[in-house]
Amino acid sequence: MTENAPHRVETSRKTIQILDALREHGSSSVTFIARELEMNKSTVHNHLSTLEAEKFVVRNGTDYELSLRLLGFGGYVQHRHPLYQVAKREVHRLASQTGELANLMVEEYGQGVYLASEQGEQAVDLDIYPGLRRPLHAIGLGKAILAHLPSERVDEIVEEHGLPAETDQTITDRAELDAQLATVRDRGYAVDNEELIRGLRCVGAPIIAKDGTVLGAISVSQPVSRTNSEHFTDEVPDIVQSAANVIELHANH
Amino acid sequence: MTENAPHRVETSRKTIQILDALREHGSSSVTFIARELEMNKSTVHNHLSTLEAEKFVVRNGTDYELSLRLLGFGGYVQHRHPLYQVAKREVHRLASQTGELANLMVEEYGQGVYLASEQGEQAVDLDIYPGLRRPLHAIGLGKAILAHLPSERVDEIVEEHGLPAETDQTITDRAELDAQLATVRDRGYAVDNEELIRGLRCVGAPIIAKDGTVLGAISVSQPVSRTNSEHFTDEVPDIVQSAANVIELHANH
DNA sequence: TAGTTTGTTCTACTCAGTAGAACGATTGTT
DNA sequence: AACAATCGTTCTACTGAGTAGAACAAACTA
Repeated sequence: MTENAPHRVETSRKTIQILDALREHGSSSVTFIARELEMNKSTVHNHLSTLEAEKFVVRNGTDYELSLRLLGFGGYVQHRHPLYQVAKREVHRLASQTGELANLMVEEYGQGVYLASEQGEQAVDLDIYPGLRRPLHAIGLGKAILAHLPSERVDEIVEEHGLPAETDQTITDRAELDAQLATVRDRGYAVDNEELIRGLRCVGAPIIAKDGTVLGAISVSQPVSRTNSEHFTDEVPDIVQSAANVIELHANH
Repeated sequence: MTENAPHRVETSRKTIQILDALREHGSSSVTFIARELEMNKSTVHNHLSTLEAEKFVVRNGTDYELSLRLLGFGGYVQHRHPLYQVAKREVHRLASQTGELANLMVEEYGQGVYLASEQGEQAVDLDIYPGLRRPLHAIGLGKAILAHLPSERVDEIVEEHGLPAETDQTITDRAELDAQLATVRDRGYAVDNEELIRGLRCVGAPIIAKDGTVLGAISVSQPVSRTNSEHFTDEVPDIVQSAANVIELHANH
């Protein structure tokens, strides 16, 4: 707390670390978290009983887990997000129209954050939920967003997060990424061929405000087995793009 | 920190108060929160910059607001909730089958917490979102749950939260509540006639585990204007109850 | 331009968070 | 059954960190 990291509350930071650990490991005991975070047992105990009194965590016998109170915060943030409000219905429609998995994403802190996720009748069952963060370069949604961010911002993001390989199809080369982003700008949508998850393909379209800034992206994800017809290469991009256009109209009043 | 409220971390509690204030008031400034919570300006500033560094809040110029990181926690809690996992699809189906608003609720800390909320094609647009808390006695969902809680637990809940009137139709009398809960147990579902919101009626059915404990409830809400036909009095309760039964089957493996 | 009100920085004080040892309670082992 | 090990919890003392208040600069108002 001397020079260049001024005025931070170390105690609150510890509480947040504990919440993070509970999220990462699920239901956990005092001792487990203490070992995990290299804190003293009594310290962790004090924090956890505070969190319990504040109803942020709930105990099951000897273990603690995150409570529904956090869902309240999350639901609130989602509910009042301006893009979610205008895009919610389109995500829903996209899922039921295609029968597949429809997602809505925005960028925050250089990462892609799912704002909504809706499964159609035959949709794959992925572990995607609102608030989940994924690297932008490895998904169709993310590339749709990156393609319309200012290039300095893309530089910053790549510098901060790199281009880690999620599968053997992930783009890991900066030049290759730039080339693909140019293609995305040309044809208006992005494609992701098993770049995040093996066996999964996505088509994502950017949602752009009238001043040219990108608000987010919307996508359809389907298993490779259902992407061989021309339905995937022709119709799906059209459907996704028109959903994006409808959202753009709503967003611009 | 002397006798009977031992080992609480006061500093973390302050951070939580600030998060609560941001949720209650939306985007707020340092001075506003300091006044609101009767804290010193510099204290609030320290906490907020810590929260910003931890990405729990985001600043818009001079104001701070809750960030999408909290959505991550909320989405995680929802996603891993055992009832949500088995009930999600039924809520979805209920919404599209009836075209109305379908909700899923559980009890926590004596309050009703929405776990899922899905709008059908013609559904009313209420400010309901996952994590929102509502008094159990004033809604169909809540009465369906209360009817199957142990009576001592109902006593506790009424004692802690009372029976506040949300509209002029809300049950405010304990004997009246007990009578209605008996009816709910008899016929298997609960009805709410504008008891939370004027103009809105709900039908809620309890979801009961094989050991008899109530896991939650599922409901359909519609505007009074669409509840005059016998469709509402006959079919809707059947549909809701069968959705509850399907969930019970999934919940019991 | 003068007067407010904002967010932020700084400093000193003291209170509260922390570590570590010790306590029962519980579990698993021999 | 008695033991050892590990759990959560309580206690105490120390000191480091959170807090309040004054002072700062920047933005806005009249």
